[in-house]
Amino acid sequence: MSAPSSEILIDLSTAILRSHDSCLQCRLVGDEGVDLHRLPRGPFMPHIHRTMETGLRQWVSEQVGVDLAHIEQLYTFADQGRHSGETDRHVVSVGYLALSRTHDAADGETAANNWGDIYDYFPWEDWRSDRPDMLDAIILPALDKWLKKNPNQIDRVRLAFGRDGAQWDEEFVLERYELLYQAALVAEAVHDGRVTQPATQRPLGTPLQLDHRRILATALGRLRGKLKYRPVIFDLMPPRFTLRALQATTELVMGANLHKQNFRRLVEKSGFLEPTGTMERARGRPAEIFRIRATQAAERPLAGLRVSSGRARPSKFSPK
Amino acid sequence: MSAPSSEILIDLSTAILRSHDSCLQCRLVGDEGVDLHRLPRGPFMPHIHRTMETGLRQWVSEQVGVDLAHIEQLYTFADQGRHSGETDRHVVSVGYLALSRTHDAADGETAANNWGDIYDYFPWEDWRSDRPDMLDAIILPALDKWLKKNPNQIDRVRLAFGRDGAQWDEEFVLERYELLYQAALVAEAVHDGRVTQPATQRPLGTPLQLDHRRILATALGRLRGKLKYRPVIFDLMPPRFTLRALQATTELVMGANLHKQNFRRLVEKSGFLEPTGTMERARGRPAEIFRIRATQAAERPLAGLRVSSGRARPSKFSPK
DNA sequence: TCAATTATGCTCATTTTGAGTATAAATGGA
DNA sequence: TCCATTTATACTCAAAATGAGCATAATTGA
Repeated sequence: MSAPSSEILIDLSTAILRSHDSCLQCRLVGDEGVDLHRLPRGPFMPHIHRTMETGLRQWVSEQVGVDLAHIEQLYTFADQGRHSGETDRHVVSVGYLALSRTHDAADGETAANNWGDIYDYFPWEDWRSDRPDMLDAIILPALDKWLKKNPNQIDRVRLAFGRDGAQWDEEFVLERYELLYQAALVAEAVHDGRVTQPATQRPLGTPLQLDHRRILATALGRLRGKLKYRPVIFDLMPPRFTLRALQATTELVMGANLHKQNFRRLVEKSGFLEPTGTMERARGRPAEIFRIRATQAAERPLAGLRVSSGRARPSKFSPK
Repeated sequence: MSAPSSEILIDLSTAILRSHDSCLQCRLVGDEGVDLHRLPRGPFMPHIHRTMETGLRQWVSEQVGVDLAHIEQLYTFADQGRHSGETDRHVVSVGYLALSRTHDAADGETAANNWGDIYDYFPWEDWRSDRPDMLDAIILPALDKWLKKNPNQIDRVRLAFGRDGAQWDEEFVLERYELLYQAALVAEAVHDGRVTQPATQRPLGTPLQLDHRRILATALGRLRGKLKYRPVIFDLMPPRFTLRALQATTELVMGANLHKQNFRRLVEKSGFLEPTGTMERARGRPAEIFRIRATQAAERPLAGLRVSSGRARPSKFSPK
């Protein structure tokens, strides 16, 4: 490796999400001979790419060939130390969120080069079947230990992890990941040379290359927030779908269960959908199939679905 | 000027806002011999600046010496053409929003190097004393003319400017500015060489250097949105203030009038404030002076003020 | 002392939300 | 065929939030 140069390299990385097989999936790339997966990425080349989005589209198209229904810039990260030994140039990382409706396998897909369940990377974020055990069993005790050496961080932990009367806010995905990183509870902290040993026997979640899990955390947090005020959820849906499917996708993103009847009411009132007249036949009573209403109505309110969480387990355990 | 290089220069620009003299002000810098004002800015120098925020703080401190209560990254712009002839390097512009409680003049302040009223730059965004006349008198007719040549843009205009049943959304500041830019209704379109003549006799609002008005538009839009779900408004307030002052600042940011009694109810319920016991004596009945409650409560809900607009003119014109 | 002004307290109808109960329409064995 | 099971859909109801306004309180200045 040569001496550090003062040149700046802008790296474009994209978290592409889709809803598939009852999972919120992210498109990952497996490089030969490299353990960790990564997001589709590539340098921004201003002579070739008119805008960064142009560049990103090119890299996505070359590396994973996925159709994107929605693209949105997330954040530009420029702190040192998260691109350990990658290049001699200073890397500034611009992260993007993209949503896809793709369901068929694209050209490049192999066992190692494929979609991954986002909650493998953030298992503590999935509250659909209740508050994850690992929070009380592993994470909070480990953070408490870390807080002994960093007592000034207590408020950050309280806020991010909803302790002492604070509410768990599902949007704080990045804040939680960053705390776990600083407390050396995720493997990236070791890769980046912050510490030599992880703070627990077993680092939390599946790591990714470079700062890609941080970008993924930003993506999930942003998507969870955006759902509430813009109709982006539809960019994860196929052309026609049942309300059940829409709710399932919303729950995947939010990492929480929703109250079925109220969700239906919400969606119906929003006017985003129109019935197709056809029915889906599956287990129980057939469900009506809907489609997204034409632009006019679909964009008018530009509101999202103010999802409010329901109970994890509906009727089964309710008192008679 | 030398031949274009492939090197990338990252420019950090900061829109610093404060509430002062019944105006929402932005700190601007006047360069000698240059007509247009600009935001405090400077290049990101990775060898010197550990993070971009470090760099930005340095430039702000050197150029305007303002204390910042809140900093937040807005967006990274990399499209060509908005940094006309500035340098031979490709400029990527990272915009930041900062809020300040400063009220005293800092060292560098002169007549030309000072704070400016944000609504001088976006007069169409200030609806406090009613819907701005210029919208129907100038902007919409001019956009209609532009739409004749660009009919596919009609939905963007409808959404951004709230036409045909669409609601005016105060958050769409950037979307509106970008439309005006593309339609050559603002002076920057001429500077950047998109057109040789503005599309109206008199370009709209006061222009700024480079893409700084775009960054300012992003800042205002982001702030307006954020107010609704995070308690950032307090970063524009002095240590103690009346509810009236808090409402006035909120109205400045939102560019709309609020219902006084309901605003009071909202703020009281939020629990962010506590009374100091002291009173402010001015024209009418003295107002209680509040302060922001200590972190514990102030950050607990982490909710903002769900401001809802009131009528522009309260009781005067109401029926007896 | 009174008009004007501003702050604060309360009411009230409407909407929205959260949490159910009830019913409908399928499937797949017994 | 009948029925338990499953899922969808319809409706109810209380609580909370919202939007709009009336009423009253405490000042200042003429």
